[in-house]
Amino acid sequence: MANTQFSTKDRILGAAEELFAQHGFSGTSLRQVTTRADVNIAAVNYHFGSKDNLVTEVFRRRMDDMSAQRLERLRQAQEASPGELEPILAAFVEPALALAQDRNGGGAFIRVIARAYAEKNDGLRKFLSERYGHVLRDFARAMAACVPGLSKEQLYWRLDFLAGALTYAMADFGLIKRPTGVSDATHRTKAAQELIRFAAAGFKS
Amino acid sequence: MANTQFSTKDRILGAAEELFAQHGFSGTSLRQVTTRADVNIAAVNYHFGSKDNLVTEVFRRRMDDMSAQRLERLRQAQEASPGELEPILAAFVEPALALAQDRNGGGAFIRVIARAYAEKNDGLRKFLSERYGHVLRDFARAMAACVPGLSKEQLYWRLDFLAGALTYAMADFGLIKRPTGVSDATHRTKAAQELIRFAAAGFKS
DNA sequence: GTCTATAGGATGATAGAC
DNA sequence: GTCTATCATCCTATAGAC
Repeated sequence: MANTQFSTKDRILGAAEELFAQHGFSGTSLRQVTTRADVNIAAVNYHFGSKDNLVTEVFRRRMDDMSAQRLERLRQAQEASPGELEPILAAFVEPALALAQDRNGGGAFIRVIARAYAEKNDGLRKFLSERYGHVLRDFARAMAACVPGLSKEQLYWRLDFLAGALTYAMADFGLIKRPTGVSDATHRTKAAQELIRFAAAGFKS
Repeated sequence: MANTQFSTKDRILGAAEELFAQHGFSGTSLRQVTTRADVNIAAVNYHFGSKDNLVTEVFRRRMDDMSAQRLERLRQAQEASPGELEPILAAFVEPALALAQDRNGGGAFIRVIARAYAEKNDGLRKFLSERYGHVLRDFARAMAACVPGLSKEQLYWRLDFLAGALTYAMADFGLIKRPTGVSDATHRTKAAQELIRFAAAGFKS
């Protein structure tokens, strides 16, 4: 093993993640991936079997971690301040923010998530909902306890609004131009704070 | 001209829209487009010059109309009920809803919009912001008058949250499953109402 | 595990006949 | 305006040497 810090497999995953975020799944070729990862073109098929498998692996690596963080933060929030909505929203928003801030390619990953939502008919979407649906259901339950009187349908809509706004903001798609002199990290942190406040008011309405 | 109801150009645009929504821009080949439109492969380059031009044309066809509707509804809202926030939000949300409901393929276009922000196609993004940025600025101005005390930055963030939630909800990405027995139209109309309420509270916070 | 080489096919775009 | 035919390029995936 020439590089002990990052294995060939990890380098491929990192390069793929960045390129997927930038050019999409089908917009990224395995040649681009292997060139950036500085590995041989054949290594992808050796380690992952196919391009599709590489796509789901890129996903799993980040989402498993983010979902675990969200659930842990949710648990903490319910323990420390039961009945309060804002900490629950923060438990949902901030792990996504942290991922977006991550120097090690995580920032790109938020856009990969956005892309996955759009991938309506693909197996990727099914994979996501099967593997991570329980996280959203846990959040829905916790929020219901804070905002009694909402129908289940209303609750789910609002969670969807939150997820949509979060994805959009973290993917940096909007009109908001980062003011010059403000770091990317500061800018996104601000966005997260604003979103928590915005959503808290929305949920309580 | 064999088909007088839909020109070759329109058939290409319609087929491209559906396929872009389903597979993304780079995931869709011109061959797929021309096969579905039942026109010759060379017709795309004849009518549009390039694939990139086709992409922007797909946008222009729907967005010009939706933006005009938004601005007209905004004007009406400001005239009929000055200082009220909800009618302004409705002026923003409901034209998107109408498009999503449109029998003539408009529904797919909402998903194309979602694709656009996932794909981070810089050329497309520039085109959109240059051509439709003024619409959002007009809305920001109108909202500022309803919710004094917000910084420009806060206002823009909130508009972004609204746009993100709207796209996500109209594209039907969320966990919300349409209850059986409820029509697609009713379901989305409900979503729009809920979003207006949610966002109104958020903006006023 | 990593490489070279290549098979086998799809892609965007164009030239030129009608 | 519409067609066929084709170019040059790129793609994923694999076979086989080291």
